[in-house]
Amino acid sequence: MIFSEKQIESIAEMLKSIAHPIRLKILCFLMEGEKNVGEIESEFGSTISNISQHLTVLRKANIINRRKEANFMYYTLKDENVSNLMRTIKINFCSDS
Amino acid sequence: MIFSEKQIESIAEMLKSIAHPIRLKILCFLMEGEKNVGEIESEFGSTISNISQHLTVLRKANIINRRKEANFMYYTLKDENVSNLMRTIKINFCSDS
DNA sequence: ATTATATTTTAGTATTTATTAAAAAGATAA
DNA sequence: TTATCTTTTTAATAAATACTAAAATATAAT
Repeated sequence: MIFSEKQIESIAEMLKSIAHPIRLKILCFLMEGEKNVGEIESEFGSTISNISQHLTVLRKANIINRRKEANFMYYTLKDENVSNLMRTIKINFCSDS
Repeated sequence: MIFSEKQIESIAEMLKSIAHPIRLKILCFLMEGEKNVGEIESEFGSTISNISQHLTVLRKANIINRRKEANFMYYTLKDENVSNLMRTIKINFCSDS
């Protein structure tokens, strides 16, 4: 085993945060670039409260960043590692590119 | 959005199956090649019953295959897509390669 | 100030998932 | 056929997660 117990726990935590239909859709959407909560909400149903809660989960798992501008919150994928992971998922598990 | 709802659901399901410390460790171990339940059990604690249940989760999520030989069950990663995903996780989220 | 807009937080309930222990099933060996 | 070994299944309880609706916060506009 190459990984430490701590590392395993944190990677599992991160994957768990991605492994939800709504959060996965949010992340796919964020691959396009920065979006605010309203934009995310209108892209696919659910309530804005629910979206916000899912964004919190992603943020606590270190998957996304947020930036405040006026009373809007703009979200982005955290870093290249996250982008790489999302791209790999897309390439390997989505029939159409 | 490029993905269909069904595709999203199934990818989320698959990621959820990976997103657990014990299952993640099992998958890392299987990157080395085929292993039976006893080998997996002795590699890291937990009971054999618990391991078996986690293996069932992974198998139902189409992440691993199994093969019977005498009264041993041998498990492997399902395909290249799964290997690619595991490799990406390893490269991007494990400090030491 | 008051109202409106955008987002987050809290609280409650329902659902899902994990863990443990015991029982069962299947294959081999004595 | 009885015993043994490997693995799976079942059942019960505990713990984590998800969803809804309501309340709260913060900024902007009137």
